[in-house]
Amino acid sequence: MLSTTPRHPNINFFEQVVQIVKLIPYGRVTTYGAIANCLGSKQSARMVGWALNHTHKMPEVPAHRVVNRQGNLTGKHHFEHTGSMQAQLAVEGIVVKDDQVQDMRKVFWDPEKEIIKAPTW
DNA sequence: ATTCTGACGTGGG
DNA sequence: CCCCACGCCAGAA
Repeated sequence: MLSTTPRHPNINFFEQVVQIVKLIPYGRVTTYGAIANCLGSKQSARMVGWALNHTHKMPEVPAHRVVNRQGNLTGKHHFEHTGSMQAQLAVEGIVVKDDQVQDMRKVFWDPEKEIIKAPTW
């Protein structure tokens, strides 16, 4: 098989990212890497960002609760108004200083630990 | 077809 | 602390 093999589109990946993000509790945040890791593609954190970029028209997807490993609001420029990401987090009681979530240790929600994976059958 | 750029993360110097 | 290379892979140029 050559590299041009038409692998089936990763609609699945996208859907799974959406699923997880929708599960992030109010007032908590998670990271791109944590989500990727939860999906079994630990090194595909960038793809998580790619997926989130396609959720702009999905109000049910709290994309503002996804930050990078350091708690940095790296995706803020992709929201309607600059600062809106921080604003939404603030509403939930998450403190952001210098585009960085404070107390990551406390507000971090790890999908791997919280999600009970369904049996494979 | 090839190159480059990301809403990333890890590892090495 | 800073800088860089790599792996990941979709899209744009």
